Amino acid sequence: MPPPKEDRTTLYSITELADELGVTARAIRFYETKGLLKPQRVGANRVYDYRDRARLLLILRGKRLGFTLAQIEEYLRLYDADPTHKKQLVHLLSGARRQIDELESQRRDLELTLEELREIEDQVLAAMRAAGMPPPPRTADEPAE
Amino acid sequence: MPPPKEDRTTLYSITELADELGVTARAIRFYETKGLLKPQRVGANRVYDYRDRARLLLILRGKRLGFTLAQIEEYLRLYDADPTHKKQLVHLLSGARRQIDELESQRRDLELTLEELREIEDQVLAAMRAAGMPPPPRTADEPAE
DNA sequence: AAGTCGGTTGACGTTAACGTAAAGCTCGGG
DNA sequence: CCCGAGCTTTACGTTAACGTCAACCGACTT
Repeated sequence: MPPPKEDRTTLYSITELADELGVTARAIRFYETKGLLKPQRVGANRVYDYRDRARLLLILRGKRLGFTLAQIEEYLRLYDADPTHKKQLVHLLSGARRQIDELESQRRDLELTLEELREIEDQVLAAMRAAGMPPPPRTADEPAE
Repeated sequence: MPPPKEDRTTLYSITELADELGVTARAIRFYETKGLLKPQRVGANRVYDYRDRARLLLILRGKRLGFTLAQIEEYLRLYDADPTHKKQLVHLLSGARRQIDELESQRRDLELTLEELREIEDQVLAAMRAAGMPPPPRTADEPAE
């Protein structure tokens, strides 16, 4: 079998990670100052393992969803909380449920917006047919503004 | 029949609208400077009709989805574009489709995150059962941090 | 030895999206 | 006539999330 594209043993420098995930090294360092990442050090240099990488992926996904770094930090705390620590179970549960509720509310907003956009798309297509224009294919990227 | 809670004839002052929608008057004026709203004027005072109100609702929904005001402006342009203007139909269509693609990608991110959070919730519930704790009800708001 | 490459820590700059006064109309009431 | 309520514009302050240097260091390469 071919070697796995990425296992849990390979390590990354900051620029490797930055290039791969399409962010700047500055941003990654910034997330660290915010407590979202704590990579190992070799001398002064940062070294990231697969866990750090996974966390960074979660951070970026959170950003795409429009969350602030503070909210993402909350999520990460849930994500790697210790479920054997009985004392925190109740608080942990309510935290998770709060985020679930928030995301489901956001999903409703998203569905609404999608419906409206599809309606616009349909109206435009109808208008084009009415104007005798051919229905353009899905893959049409505009000639760039 | 009882009078309709809000028809398309009633007008609003800026603070009425702000209070109703839970934003500040400053924010509403700011959106106007960004070209997202253009209310009528009576003297120097702004007066908002039901269309302005609808636009503001769209703006706020866009914000909840994490969009910038520039992105929201794009959406609003699609929203009240004139489908009889043949010249713009192609551009309009591709714009709508771009936003649809973007939102669908965001929805995938959102579903992923929701799945993970539900998994966490399940694990916590399992841990609580294993610890002999009673499963707390859905409506449990924490005693506040 | 000198240079280059990849990384480091400050420190200051920037953009978006408002918040927060400050100072000035305007209009109905006392 | 003066007042306060509600609105206006203008201007400066603030926060988040980085961007952009500058100056430095250690490991190689030439």
